[in-house]
Amino acid sequence: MIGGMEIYQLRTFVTVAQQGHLTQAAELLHLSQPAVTAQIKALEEEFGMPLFERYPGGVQLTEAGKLLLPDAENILALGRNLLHKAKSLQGEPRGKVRIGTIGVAARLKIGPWLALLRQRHPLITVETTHGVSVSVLNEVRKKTIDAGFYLGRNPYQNVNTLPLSEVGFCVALPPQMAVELANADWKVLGKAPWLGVSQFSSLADITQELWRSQNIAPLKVGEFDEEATLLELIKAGVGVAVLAERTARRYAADGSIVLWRGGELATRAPLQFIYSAERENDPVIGMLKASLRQVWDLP
Amino acid sequence: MIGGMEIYQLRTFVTVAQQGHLTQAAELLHLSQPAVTAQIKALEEEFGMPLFERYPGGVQLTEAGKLLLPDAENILALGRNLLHKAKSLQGEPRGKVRIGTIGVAARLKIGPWLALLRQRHPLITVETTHGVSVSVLNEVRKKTIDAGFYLGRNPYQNVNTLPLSEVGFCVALPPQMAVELANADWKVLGKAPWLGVSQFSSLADITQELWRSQNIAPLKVGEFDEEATLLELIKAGVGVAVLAERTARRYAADGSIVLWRGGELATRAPLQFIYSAERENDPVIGMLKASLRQVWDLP
DNA sequence: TTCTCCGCATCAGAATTTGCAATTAGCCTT
DNA sequence: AAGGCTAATTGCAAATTCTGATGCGGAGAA
Repeated sequence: MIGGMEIYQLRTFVTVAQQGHLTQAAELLHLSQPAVTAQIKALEEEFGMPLFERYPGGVQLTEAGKLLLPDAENILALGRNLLHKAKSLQGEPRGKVRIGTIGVAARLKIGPWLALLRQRHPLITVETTHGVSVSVLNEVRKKTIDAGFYLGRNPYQNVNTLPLSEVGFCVALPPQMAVELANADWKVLGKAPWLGVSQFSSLADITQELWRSQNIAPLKVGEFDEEATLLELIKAGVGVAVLAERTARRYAADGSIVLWRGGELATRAPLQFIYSAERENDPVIGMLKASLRQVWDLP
Repeated sequence: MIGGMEIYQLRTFVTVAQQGHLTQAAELLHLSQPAVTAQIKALEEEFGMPLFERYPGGVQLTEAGKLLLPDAENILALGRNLLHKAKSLQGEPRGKVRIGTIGVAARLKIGPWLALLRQRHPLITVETTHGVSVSVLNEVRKKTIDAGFYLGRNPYQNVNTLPLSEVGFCVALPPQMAVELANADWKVLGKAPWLGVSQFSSLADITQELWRSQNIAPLKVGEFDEEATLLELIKAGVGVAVLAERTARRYAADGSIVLWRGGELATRAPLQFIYSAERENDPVIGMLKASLRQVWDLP
């Protein structure tokens, strides 16, 4: 006997209100007229007041009915909205995606990317693991992550890539060495003390390849894995090192370090998005790539 | 099989979401656990996607569930709101009230009054009939209207009154007669030509009584029932007449008419709210009086 | 007036839905 | 391996909702 107000009753209420006839409302709702009568009656009992005045020839809203009708309509609208939202979510890809990140998050445009991803694919959840290029590569190969970022060239055959941008690298000198090295050639530069880079840092491969290509094998002063640490050691005059162009120029501006040949690029490396080659046609990977292309303004 | 989404299902959805357990939700809802399972299942089928992930030890919202939950909560909130509004309307007096109005609507403060009435008693509908004091009195006595406004004193024994304000009346003179009559006494004034007032106008009784009390019986020039007509005739120099103070002063300001003795009140009459004495204790009448008192700033 | 039509209310029975108790199944902890 | 926790399933009982038939009352037409 004690049954709460339900949506189907509100729908009947609204339909009767706009038709002015129980019979016509019943037809519209694919119901029998007694069913409509009963639903209206139930609502009137629930509300403790009549919603319609019965006239021969139809019904008409009471003042109370007029006041309550808009609320009922709102509920119905919200209900339709909810169902519509559910329907639009039906086709959406869903699942958890693990992404390996490296270096400075801002350089990966990871904020805008995830925002766009969330907006376009609300059912996808992203989990990030921070590391360095090598570890990201390994995890992509082992499939413990779905994709990631990589700084360097041609990582591996069974890993596909989407190049995002080129990062330039400069050689940074301590102010004390500026006079003798600022415009030196590679041969001279090779004789100076260099700050070694841990193999776990993105810079390791870059530096290694640079040395090999210039055919030098400098003296290594320790091994470090943080760009910030390198920076401090350069400032302190311990040795020279390779830095990302953006970082280098920022600190060169106030004179705390000096750039070799005024900041001429020593080498470049592509920043790439990498994923297992087997998943080239995976819709989730396609989704990730599409939104990355948009964020990075790629074709 | 094809059953629409219903409020009780949404309530279960929300409860399960905030409890994290079907069992606990069932307890809160005074339902059995299978019932909750079935309702969630029905919703998931309706939405075409799972709302919860089942874990040993409880359930957790899926991403889709998280997105749809706020909408469900909104619907429930609106539903509660609707029921609450209905409950607050339950005790409200309802019905149609017929009110007789007279003269200028603004002078009765009818706008503010009906606005207040509508705000405080939303189920009351008001119907107004415009007329003159005498007809309003008759209709109140015949009970074809529930109450009305009356300009004058002590209308009738079986009619109760609520005095609202005093309206003052001036004698208005044509500019041509100003020199000889502006400060004349009643005796001289009684010799001037007066504009007669139709017995259906509020001014009729007022004028009649004024003449009687001053013991004069002037020459009547026609009989008119609109204040606006009187005004034109005064301007045209046809005769003198009694006008409501506010009207008189407004037109005296630009010199188109002149006020006897600078606007000294010739007489006053109460503006009253009248209703059948038998309904003194009728709650509807009490309601009307209460809101009138508030609008007119009466005790 | 009398008749007919139209629309709502009522009722009994049928169909559907909802709910419950008992049980099963899966996972975790001990 | 056993016990405890939670959700899913199943069969059956209860409640509800729906329908078709019927009754009632007012409005309009003959």
